[in-house]
Amino acid sequence: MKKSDITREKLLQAATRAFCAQSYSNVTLRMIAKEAGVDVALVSRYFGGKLGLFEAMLACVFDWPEMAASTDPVAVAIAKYTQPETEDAHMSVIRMIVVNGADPEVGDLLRVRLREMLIDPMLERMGGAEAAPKLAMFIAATLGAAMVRHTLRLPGMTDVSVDEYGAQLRHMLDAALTYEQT
Amino acid sequence: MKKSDITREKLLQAATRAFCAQSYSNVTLRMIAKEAGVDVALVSRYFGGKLGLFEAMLACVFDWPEMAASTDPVAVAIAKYTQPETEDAHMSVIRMIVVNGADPEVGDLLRVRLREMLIDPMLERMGGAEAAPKLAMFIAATLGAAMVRHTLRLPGMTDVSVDEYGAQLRHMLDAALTYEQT
DNA sequence: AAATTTTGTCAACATACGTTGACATGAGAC
DNA sequence: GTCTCATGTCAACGTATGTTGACAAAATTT
Repeated sequence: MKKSDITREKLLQAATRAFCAQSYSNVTLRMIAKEAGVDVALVSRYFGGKLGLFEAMLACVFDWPEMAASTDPVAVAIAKYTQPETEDAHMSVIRMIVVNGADPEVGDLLRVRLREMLIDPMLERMGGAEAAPKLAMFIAATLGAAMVRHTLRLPGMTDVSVDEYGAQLRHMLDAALTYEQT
Repeated sequence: MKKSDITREKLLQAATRAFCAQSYSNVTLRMIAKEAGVDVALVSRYFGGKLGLFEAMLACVFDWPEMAASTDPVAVAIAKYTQPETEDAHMSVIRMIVVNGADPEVGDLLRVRLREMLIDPMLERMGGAEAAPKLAMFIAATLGAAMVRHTLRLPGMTDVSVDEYGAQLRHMLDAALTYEQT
């Protein structure tokens, strides 16, 4: 492994942490570089600029083979999202999607990559006419719960154990998956 | 009505539109002033600065007496959120909450005001030990659905009529309200 | 050992932001 | 009409951002 690849990796990991916590516009390259212990100018050298770093981070985060390849991707998601040990990691990705999806500078890019790398493969595997609304509602529940628990921090969902939160989430997800279009 | 009140009002409305579309950090005072047809400097004069304008906008948006005073506020919310004519207005508020709740500069302020003006009064009216988790899940569903439909724009929830979207939302909300803590 | 490529450092740039203060313009009171 | 206060306009400020290019240091090759 070349030395430049190490710096690239350090930058990518710092960028992932940063973009999962705050939106693209709120994150500065100097913040990322500082946390990575690397000079700011190297971002432009190795990733071609801020946008390139963001895109590299997207490709890294959305690369989730076990999800895209599963015949029942929703079950995989349920397993991951309601597992105490992996909660934080997956929820921070959710946060990243929500926060940056609303950012005018990278929103479109995020939507395109999200569909290409996760949504469309999942829909293909699930099959059936009801797949799209079910998956949409599934994601809505996952997303909303994550926002309420981690960002809004409302009573009843924040001041609760991970297990209880998992039960709440499951309840919503079951409802999403039993939906029948009228 | 004094002339300065008119300018104040124009600024407040432009700010509401802006902060409902993008986060605090992404919105610039020059954007708001331009849309209001007013000089930038007047923001600092009349609201004491950007943060003051944001706070005034919060107080305006969260002032929702019929919601806070109802004995069954959730029913009020369901009625509002699934009503085609009022969908956009209410959903833009949802968007504002999500987007700015994740902003490090105004997130805490937003959380405090949200609880003071909406959540806590609703919980008091609802009563019962199960009120908090039920309301939290209710909001999670509302929030998640709005994000998926308007921000992420996923197939199955975006390419669908307002009525069908209302049906999906209702289905999730019913699930949220029937939750029984273990 | 010398030459060459890779990798890192530093200073500067153009730009955009929020904020401030001085000044001009308007309307209402005496 | 004149004075006074409210209202609006404008230019400038300090600061922070992303990006660039020149240069130094280190590693690799010849």
